[in-house]
Amino acid sequence: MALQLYNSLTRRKEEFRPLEEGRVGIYVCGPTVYGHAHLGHAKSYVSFDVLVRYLRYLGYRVTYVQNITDVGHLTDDADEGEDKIAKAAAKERVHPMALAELYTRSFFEDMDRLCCVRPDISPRASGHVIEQIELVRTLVEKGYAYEVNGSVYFDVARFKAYGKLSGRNIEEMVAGARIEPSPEKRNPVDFALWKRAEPNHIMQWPSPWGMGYPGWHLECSVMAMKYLGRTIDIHGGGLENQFPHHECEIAQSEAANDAPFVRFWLHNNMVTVDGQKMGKSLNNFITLKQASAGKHERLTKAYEPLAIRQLILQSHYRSPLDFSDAALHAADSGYQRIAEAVTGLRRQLKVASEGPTDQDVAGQLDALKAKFEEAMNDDLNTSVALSVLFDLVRLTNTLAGSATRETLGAVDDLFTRLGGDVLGIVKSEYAEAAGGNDEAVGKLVGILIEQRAAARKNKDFAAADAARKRLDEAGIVLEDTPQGTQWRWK
RNA sequence: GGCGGCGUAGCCAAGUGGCCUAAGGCGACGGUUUGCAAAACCGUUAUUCCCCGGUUCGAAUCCGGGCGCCGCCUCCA
Repeated sequence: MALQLYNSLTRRKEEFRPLEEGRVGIYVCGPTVYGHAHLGHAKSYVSFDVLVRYLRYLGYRVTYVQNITDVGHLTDDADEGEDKIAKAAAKERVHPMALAELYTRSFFEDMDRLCCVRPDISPRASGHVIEQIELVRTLVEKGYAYEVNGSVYFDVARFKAYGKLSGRNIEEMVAGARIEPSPEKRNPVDFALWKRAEPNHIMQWPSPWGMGYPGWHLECSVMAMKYLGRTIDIHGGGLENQFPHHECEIAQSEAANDAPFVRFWLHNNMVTVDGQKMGKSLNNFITLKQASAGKHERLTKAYEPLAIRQLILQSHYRSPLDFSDAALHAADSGYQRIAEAVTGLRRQLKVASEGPTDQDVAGQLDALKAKFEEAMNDDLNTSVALSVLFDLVRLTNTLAGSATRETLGAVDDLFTRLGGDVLGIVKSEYAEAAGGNDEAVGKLVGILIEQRAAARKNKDFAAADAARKRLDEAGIVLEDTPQGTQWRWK
């Protein structure tokens, strides 16, 4: 079975075929950089990271574009609100671009830790103002937009397909509107393409309509078409952006180009924390930096970024995901189980003797690979794909000590391809004695292990157990294995 | 008020008409192993999928009603 993806536009799973044979262009709505990335960002970007990785695994040449919003995203209704970045910058008394730069770096750092592959292109909205003005000009010329007092609005009534993605119609929206219609708009559902800037507004550019700045929806249309063409294969983003953001993108792009904007719309579901929507006012807003430092009152410990990735991959990208300390803890244990199996496998691989690959194992590996691909082909069922990794863990842990280098190598290869290349949960290298790559500590623990070994040899188990207990109190766990005593941080 | 989604074991979660007397992970319990542990392995842990009706030879899966939870409709990944 070929790859099937759920297309929000048609509301069903469809076989994915790119416009151009062998190549895929994918655009994912990136962050507005006015704060550190949080668990919601993690779910969205890990989900699309796996999509990109899997497409590459399937042999596609993928161009992955993910924007950085550093201007134009308003805090409020698309007409009256302040620019989020300008607001945060004023509060911290720094230049808006300095603030954007700070959080852009923070974002990349957090995504790297989650093992998300970097996008091929990370375009900034502020670097594409010229193109945005061009698009607005085109829309005005074609009669889809109108200017009022230096601001330009999209005339939604002119675009008949408006609402096709989110399943809404204009009349209902007008009737149910909770916001005060702007006096400048012809229609309450019209949205801003270009906003007039007051003189004290820092981020502003000259345009045919005077000094101003671009509306938020515009940047994605412009950058997607600039780097991927007028019709792109896949556009991804969070479900909450389906309306109005993506609906507006479609309207602008298709009105300007007279061509379909996106073939496959993919939306990931939302994150809750302890069953509630994550929000700053609810005190359940958790950033990735807080999670990996364990510094949040909802968390009992520091969690490795990959434990967060594991939790995300355990559920489906279109299902909501509830973060809780218990859920993270469980995911962390599962993640460690995989890591330990791979570490042990590689340790064994170094000393194994050569010989033919065990055909029974090879057969099992083929079956697991097929099961994995079948799951991923079904709209990226990472939950089942991850279960294949656990099957592989069990297989690894039951391999006889006599397994050949070739057999072990074949298992390691599958771990690397499925767990590493596609899911991004298996590392290419693990620090020796997990987390203990501090040489001095390693040597000291080594000395204590030797002394304990001597005690054990003399059947002085009281001394041996005391040594183990004291190390345990210091946060170091000793494990006696057939390959000798191993240690790791608790 | 309008639109949409969800409700599966102690917890997380896949499955969406027969392969389900329901994956996988965490946890718990029993066993093997170990000087004792740890880890690992083996086994047990939902005859049942929120409730009530209906359709069907057959439903966790489809339909109707109810209850509960969540999201979008204003910025949010």
